[in-house]
Amino acid sequence: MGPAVADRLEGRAADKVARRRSELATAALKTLSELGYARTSLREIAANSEYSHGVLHYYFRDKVELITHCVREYKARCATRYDEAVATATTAEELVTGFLREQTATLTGEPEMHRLWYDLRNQAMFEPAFRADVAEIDQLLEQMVWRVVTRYAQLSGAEPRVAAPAFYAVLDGLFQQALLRQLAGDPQAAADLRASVQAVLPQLVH
Amino acid sequence: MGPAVADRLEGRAADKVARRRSELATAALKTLSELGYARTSLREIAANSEYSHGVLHYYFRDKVELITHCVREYKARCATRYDEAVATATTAEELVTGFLREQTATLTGEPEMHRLWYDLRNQAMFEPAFRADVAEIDQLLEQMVWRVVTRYAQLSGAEPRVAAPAFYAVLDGLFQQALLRQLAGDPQAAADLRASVQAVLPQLVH
DNA sequence: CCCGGATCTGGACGAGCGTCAAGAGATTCC
DNA sequence: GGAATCTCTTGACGCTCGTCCAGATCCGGG
Repeated sequence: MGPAVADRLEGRAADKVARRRSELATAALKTLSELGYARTSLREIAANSEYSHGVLHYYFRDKVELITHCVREYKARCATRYDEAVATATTAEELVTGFLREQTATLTGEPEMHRLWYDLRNQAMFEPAFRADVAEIDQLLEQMVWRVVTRYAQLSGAEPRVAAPAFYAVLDGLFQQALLRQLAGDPQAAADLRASVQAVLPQLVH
Repeated sequence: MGPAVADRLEGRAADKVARRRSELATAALKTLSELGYARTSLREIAANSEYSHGVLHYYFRDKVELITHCVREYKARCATRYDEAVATATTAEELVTGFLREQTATLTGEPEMHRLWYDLRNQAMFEPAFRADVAEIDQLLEQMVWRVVTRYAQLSGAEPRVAAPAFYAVLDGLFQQALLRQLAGDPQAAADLRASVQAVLPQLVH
């Protein structure tokens, strides 16, 4: 049997345990992004890993803790997406180009991951257990957006006209609409996102 | 037994059937807004109505058709929310005030309905069966926003700087962030929404 | 080599799910 | 007032769910 799940994280082989947890969380993220929260079961997650369904309760107390851990894993992946574009751009136009390239690439390249994020963020509206982690990721994303915006303002010698939270909300709204269309099969989704961001951005920074 | 569900909609008492369907859909909307899509069962919906769970399959072919019908019911309720403000305002400021009053009222007054809408819209990212109806409602909401925006531009002698879909996406993004905070118990959510809309709007219409 | 803890399997459990159908009531029409 | 039809309840079905557990397997230290 061994110790309880919580204690297992503090033993000598804590890093090994952490690695297995991460491995299982990756399988869970894959499953969640394919099926959505409502249709994802622990057995399906296990089927997407190398182990059987019983092992999930060896590394996680219950389903909520597993999914919470997934959200934390997700966080680490996506909050630095535009940092390279910010670091290398030498003009405002170059920054916008780099930002849009990255944004449309992730829109068309990994739409399943994004719909999962929106799904989990929505679950937080119903399930208080998810709220803290979701809020934390939202803040990281907001900061990521804000780094782009402030650099853009700097390069174009202008000022952001709205605060960071509003700016994030605006760009997130545009992205979400584009994602909806992308997943519905609209081939113009990425191009329309490009166009709308390019239309909105100069209005909010000038 | 009687005829199949589809035929039942075409008989002489079609309107009576439609009324019962509507009644059940209302109970379903109540349940969905409380529990979210992932946790809502047909028995729970029936428990929120005056009937037993079996009757749901008398009026709806299956769960998907019931929820699709719910979405259509929802549509009728919310796509004219700001029309009175549009019709009565005689100045741009008055229009913005009326719009914001209505928006913050619905944010704090019926947040459960709104989180349900976002939940169902998200389900459409996973479940193709919902996409057509969701897209239709999204378009109605976009038109509703656009009526406000064009009237605002008219009253202030200005021009919208971005197209209707982008405008809707922007305001929807702001509203969604506010809703997230409202449901998390942030008492400032409504005030922050007001402020951010008032900051963004003049930037996109001038 | 073998022991003991760590790790993992696979089946069992009770509960709840969507769906269905037999029949009880209610209503309508002759 | 009885027959036919519409409406609704009840309980059952096969299934999947999260959780738990007894035991098989693995593996490092004596």
